Amino acid sequence: MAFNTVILAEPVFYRLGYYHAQYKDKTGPACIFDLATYNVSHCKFLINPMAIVHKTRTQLVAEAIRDKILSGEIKAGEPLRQAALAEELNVSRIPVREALLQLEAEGLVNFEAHKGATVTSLSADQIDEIFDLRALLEAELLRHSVTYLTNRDLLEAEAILADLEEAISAGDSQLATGKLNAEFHDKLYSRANRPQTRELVAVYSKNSERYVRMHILLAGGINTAPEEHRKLLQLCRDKEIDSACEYLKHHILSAKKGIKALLLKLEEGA
Amino acid sequence: MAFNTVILAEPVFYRLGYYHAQYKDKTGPACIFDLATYNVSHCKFLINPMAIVHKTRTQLVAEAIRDKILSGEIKAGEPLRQAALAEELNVSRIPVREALLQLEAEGLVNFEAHKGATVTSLSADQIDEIFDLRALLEAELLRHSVTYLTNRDLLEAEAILADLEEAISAGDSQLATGKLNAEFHDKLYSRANRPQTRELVAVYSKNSERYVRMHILLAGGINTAPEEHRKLLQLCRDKEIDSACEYLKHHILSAKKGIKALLLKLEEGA
DNA sequence: ATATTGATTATTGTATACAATATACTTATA
DNA sequence: TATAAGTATATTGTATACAATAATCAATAT
Repeated sequence: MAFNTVILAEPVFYRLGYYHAQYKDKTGPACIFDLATYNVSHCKFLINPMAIVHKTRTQLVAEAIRDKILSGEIKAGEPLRQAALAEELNVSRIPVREALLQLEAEGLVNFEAHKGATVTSLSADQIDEIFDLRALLEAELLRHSVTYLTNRDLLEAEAILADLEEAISAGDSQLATGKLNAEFHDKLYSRANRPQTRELVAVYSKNSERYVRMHILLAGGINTAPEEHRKLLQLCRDKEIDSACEYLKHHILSAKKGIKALLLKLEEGA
Repeated sequence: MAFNTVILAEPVFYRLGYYHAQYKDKTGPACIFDLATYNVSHCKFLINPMAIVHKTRTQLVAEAIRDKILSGEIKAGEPLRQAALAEELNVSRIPVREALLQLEAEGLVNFEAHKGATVTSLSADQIDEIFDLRALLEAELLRHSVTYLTNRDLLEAEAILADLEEAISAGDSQLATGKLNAEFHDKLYSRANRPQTRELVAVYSKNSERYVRMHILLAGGINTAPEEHRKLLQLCRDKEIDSACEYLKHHILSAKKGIKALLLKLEEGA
């Protein structure tokens, strides 16, 4: 279970405890909660730095399946049987179906009526298009953000970069690097005040992460040179807006090349 | 019921008829089908220009609710009660929930756990961002499409434009114009070979259509001058790629201005 | 009065059961 | 043997029933 989840055996906070205990005798006592913002409207006193919200089964299932896909545990093209997933995750098929619908919206899954869901497998053409989109959108985000990036932002970005470089040299290239890479980029966009664009970019980058990872695995290492990130950061520091955006585009499109080439080779093989 | 739907009282095509009749005695005889591609794998003889596929309740419900939202029958901010919708559409809550999830993916609905779904209401800021995105994405689409637009494409675009102008002067500004406008734009992008980008643009333009319509209503008429479309078309004819893209951006952003101003005024009022 | 608690109700979330569809398999028929 | 038709099975789609949460209202205590 990702994030700060905690299992409450009995009421912890004031009103929440009441709600939780309301039918305690009828149901099992343990519920899974997630530390975040709890928002029962008339319980203002619960709003605090460590308030609580619980997740629906649907959300938990969506996370579980998403992890399976992104980690490669379920491979592209494989079918996702509702009954099997339901049993494995110990829920009914309803939340599984709803989770699959969400994942479809994220582009991770294809859902065809009466045929079921399969993990999307991106063709070389699709990867090509997605990376073009990312280049376009991310450059736009950066353009709106650079001016407002504070020193602190830049330092934080640098810190992430350091972590990233360490992760790469440490060789745990599988999961950590992808996350850190996304974090670094997002930090640079953080002052753009373009929430929907950011969300969109997040979806696309998450969706292409699978392929980046595959490429790392099969090509035997990270393809984007770490100095590219350094240079991008420097351009942002210098507030060289146009250069930074151009360089970012170049950075994204050069990452595309290797992955696309690999996919084309695999497509020929198949 | 939109599209080419047809109600089959009894089997029509060979195998389909069999499938349909399989449990005919148990169930009511009438089913709603949609003329499209019917894809039962081993029934090749059914594949033809007028093959058949039926829609799930979820899909029908999604269409119904989408219509209600886009037509303004349900206004922004209003809650969508699952039970009420289910009863009205004569289905159970399950397909309603699934339809709402789909609509959330389209950005038409907000779905909060335990609180239910509400029709999204876009702030002036959000409209601003969405139109910026559209300008960016549509210009990109046009750039990839212009070169490959055939004479026939351009003539078809012109025909749509004629319909659009007629619809405007006829005063049925409510529904038809929005659809024709989208069709015209999409025709210009049709040779871009960028399916995902096109899909994205379609979602955004559908989502902002409500506000365009509202603007038309409250401002008392179409704001974008028809000659803008004519000029854009001419630039495409002349294969003036850069000019066409720039002009398209300008066209979209100028449409934004009026709508955003209106929203800002409404926000102040509230 | 106000803040807290308990009870009630409306609404959403999910398990279960069954209906409908797609596919695989078997049989019939030319 | 190939093609079509019937049967069985796996899987998805949806209705119903119930569980859990949120919102409302009444009661209590400070």
